[in-house]
Amino acid sequence: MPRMTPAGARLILDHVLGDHSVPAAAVDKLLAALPFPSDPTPRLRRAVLLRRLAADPVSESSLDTLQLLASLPAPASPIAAAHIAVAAFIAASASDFDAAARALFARPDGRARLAVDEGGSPALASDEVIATVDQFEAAVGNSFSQTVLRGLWGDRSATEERVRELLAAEWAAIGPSLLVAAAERIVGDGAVEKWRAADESTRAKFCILAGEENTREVLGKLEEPTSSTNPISTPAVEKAIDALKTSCADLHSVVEDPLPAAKAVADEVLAARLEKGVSLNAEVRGQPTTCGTAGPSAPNYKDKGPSTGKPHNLMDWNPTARTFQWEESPGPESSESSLRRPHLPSPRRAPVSPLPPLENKNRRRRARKWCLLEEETLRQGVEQYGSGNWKDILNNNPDVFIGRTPHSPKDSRVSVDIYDENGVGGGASGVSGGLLHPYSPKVKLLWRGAEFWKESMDLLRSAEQANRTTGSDTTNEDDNLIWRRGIVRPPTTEKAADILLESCLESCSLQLLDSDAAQRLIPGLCTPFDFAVYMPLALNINPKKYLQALFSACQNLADEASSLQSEQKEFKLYKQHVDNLHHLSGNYDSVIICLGAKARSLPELANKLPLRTCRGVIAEFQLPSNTVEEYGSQSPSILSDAWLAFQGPRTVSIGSTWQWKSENDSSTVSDEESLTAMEELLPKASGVYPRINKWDFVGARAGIRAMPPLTANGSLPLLGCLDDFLGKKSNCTFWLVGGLGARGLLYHGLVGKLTAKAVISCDENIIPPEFTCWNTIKP
DNA sequence: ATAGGGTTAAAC
DNA sequence: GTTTAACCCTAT
Repeated sequence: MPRMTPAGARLILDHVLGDHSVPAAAVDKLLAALPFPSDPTPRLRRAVLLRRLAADPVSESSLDTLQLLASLPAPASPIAAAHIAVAAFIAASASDFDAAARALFARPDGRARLAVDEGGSPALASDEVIATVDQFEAAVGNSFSQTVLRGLWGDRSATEERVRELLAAEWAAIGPSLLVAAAERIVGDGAVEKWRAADESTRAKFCILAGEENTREVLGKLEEPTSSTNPISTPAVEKAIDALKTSCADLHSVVEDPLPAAKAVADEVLAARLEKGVSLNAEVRGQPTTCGTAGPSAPNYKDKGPSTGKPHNLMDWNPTARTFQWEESPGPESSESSLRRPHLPSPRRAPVSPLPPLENKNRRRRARKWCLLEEETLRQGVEQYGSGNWKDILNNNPDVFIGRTPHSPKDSRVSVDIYDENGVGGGASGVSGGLLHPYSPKVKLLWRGAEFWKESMDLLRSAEQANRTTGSDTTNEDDNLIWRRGIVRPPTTEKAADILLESCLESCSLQLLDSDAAQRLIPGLCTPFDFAVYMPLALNINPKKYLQALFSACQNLADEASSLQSEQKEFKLYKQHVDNLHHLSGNYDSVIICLGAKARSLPELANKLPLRTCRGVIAEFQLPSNTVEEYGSQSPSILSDAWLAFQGPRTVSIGSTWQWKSENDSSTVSDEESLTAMEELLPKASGVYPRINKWDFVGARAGIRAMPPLTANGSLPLLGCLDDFLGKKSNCTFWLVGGLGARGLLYHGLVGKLTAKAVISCDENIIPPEFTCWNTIKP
């Protein structure tokens, strides 16, 4: 039996695999029977990828398939959504989120990031996709972000749905096969010209392909002198297509028995011409001998068509071909066999490059409540970037605003129930932009977007004012004003406030002042809405002196202990460089890591701690020498929007600015940076202490602080034992004291005491879980 | 691109 | 049944 030529196989595969209705089982058999072409057509490539994707929609390898698909010309538009969904699912469902997310999304080599970035496929990229990639990257080591991302992307069936949507769009846009395109040329518009130009053997093949009826029609027009100006009637073309469908159905029957040589060669010749894009008639005319190779198998049709009465199809002249049942097990509709047979898609119904038919317009995203962290970060963002710059705020907090669009903050409306029907002190009715909720049974105000913070603050103040002036102290404030939800709330929860208070009591260097005491002590103090005043002793101390003091303290403690007990105690201060934790493990029972932002420089901890770095600039001011009036003798410091740490009666340090993700750990500050810092700090400082304008700026310095994640309990330091975290490898137990952020002065006493107790008793549970929960592996 | 008005429908 | 995030449309 003559063998199938590669070009013939190429044409058949192009046609059959690109037909979505041909089932996978049949395709498998066809692929097994035919040699796969070394130069598959774009349609064939696409079809193979689509079938591979359909068989395995959500996996590592489907990610490859999607990326390959994106590299083909004109991928369907849902591909970006499908690609990011698969990549995100892989990370979100991985047992080791950090490793998976890093491999996929981290700069510069993350697999999905590469595909989506500058050098990757434009079809896979969009602002939303980039945002998601950034979110995953930022979520490494951040359990909050991971939880949100798992909820958003961890659903396999939803991911599969995205892939199915892509498949549907791709199949709809795949366009006609080469065979169909050829058929269209033979019986479609301009057919008459082609037939006229064709030589005899070519025309014979046209007769076969077009079928008897169409042949008669085309030939009839050929004979009319004016026929060339009249297009072939549409019904005629439709009939031709129908005839071709029948023929192609038979063509599909080559599954087990390769197509006979005659047919193959005929197709091959035809395809070769079409493939080159060269005018069919010109080439065929130029090479009549090539057509001759098909001669033996081609019946000697006359121009008038075959002599048999029934319409011809390819089966008629190939007795060796066998039909093949596509469906192994007939389905319910199998009685309608013609529907289930492979059919030729009409080129008219499947245009080559249509717009994707179903854009996921109607799919609403799952509603997710704004959590405290998002609200707090949004509030900070408004401070930092200004209200309205939602895009900046979102883009700079990818680990917090997950699945939010730049519209969402402005769309987020906050309701406040005012139980007092008259409004609260007139403040409520005076608020602009309020809307009446259609369902509301009582007075209700809704705010949204930009002005919420200011307005809600004003409202709260006026409510308090009203309360004070009317002297209605006896009434419960909560009866008048209930904040159901919103940004206006204590900066930390009650629990966190307790911890803070405890911290202050533990830290001998701190002292909290109440509002009245502060006003008495601080000349010109404007009472802010909430503030704390503390007296730091350790601030601004030269690090070398600090270490010296620490050493002396240890010495004193040792001496004291030795004199009280018979046993001799020894304390030693080593100053040495440590490359990694392993370095220390042999010599100690326990090691407490207190490296601040530098904790990340340890290889064992790099990228594992949920810390965000933030550069801060601190400015120092002094009273001019000619100023007589000094700051109060007790020099209380002020903790407010900015903090003012007074160092005696004539010197103050003011901090701090917030430059997130800064890599600049230099303590020196350029003139430009200090100017910017001043513009940021002075308004805040003068907000509580207007007299600051009488002080002179004398210099600025900066540092990197390591900020812990903001939790429902506020920003709490990261404490606890690292054994589980590191995977215990030695007898030495490592402990962490980190993430104190700017509140080190508040927390150091408490966290030092707690950690010391825990280390000595080898019991992490001595430390409150609020401090250690960052370390627990969440399911 | 954001604001501002309003509606829809999911979640509670 | 209410509440509220998401969505829609239009003006600037």
